[in-house]
Amino acid sequence: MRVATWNINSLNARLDRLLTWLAETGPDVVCLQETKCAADDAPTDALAAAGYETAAAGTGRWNGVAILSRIGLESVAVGLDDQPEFDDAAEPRAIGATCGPIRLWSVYVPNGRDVGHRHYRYKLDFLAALAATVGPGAAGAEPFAVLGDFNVCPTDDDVWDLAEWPGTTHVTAAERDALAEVERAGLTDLFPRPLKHDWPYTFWDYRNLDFPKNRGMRIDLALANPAFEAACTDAYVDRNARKGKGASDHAPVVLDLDTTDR
DNA sequence: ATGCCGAAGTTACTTCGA
Repeated sequence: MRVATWNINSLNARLDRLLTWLAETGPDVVCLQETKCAADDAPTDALAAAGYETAAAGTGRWNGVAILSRIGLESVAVGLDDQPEFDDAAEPRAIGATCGPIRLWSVYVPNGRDVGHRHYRYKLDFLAALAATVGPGAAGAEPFAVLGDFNVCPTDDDVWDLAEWPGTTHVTAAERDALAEVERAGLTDLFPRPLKHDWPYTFWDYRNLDFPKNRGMRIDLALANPAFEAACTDAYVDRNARKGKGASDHAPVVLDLDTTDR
């Protein structure tokens, strides 16, 4: 089976591209982030026509997460245990579901904005809540993974030029420690292969020719428990989906699994 | 070639993203 995660930067604005990509790539399950639409405005009919059920959480303007599946979509959970709020609102940044033999979370970790900003504290608190929420699933015998836009570069190699990010978010020790705490729940970062160049970046800013110049960051991750990792036969970043007019600024991460013994 | 930012709500401009 094939699983993917993609920060799509508006589900409705990207719908035609998504449908084309689904037909070409054939994932069984897709975790989406930054859907930027209310749950009621999700294009569920068009996705159903393409063979996918949709579970979505969103409020309309920013954020928003969803899971698409053509192999079943059950036990949907919205939000983390004790998820922190921002401006007194519980933002739609996490949704979980069981799809066939696997359980997944699609997460959109807060950006953080600037070190010391209250959004940065919110980001660290969100990652702590994520670690606590996924602990039982990570420790279970069934394949389990947390996929999404973590807004953290796990290592210095995961940003095209660290010197371009002096004292900024995404690369601080505190953020990496908070990400490591999620992994300490029993999850491994499934490192994907790039389709071109030497590093699997997943995000390139729209500005400054960053994509053609390959000035990217690896911030979209798939964290898997041992059963999921054992089933994984391939992982790659589909940078082709970042090309052309009307692309998201993120590329999908695609994972292939062999679950025939389950 | 992959090409100089894009989306959405608050419909002219602001806010957000990383």
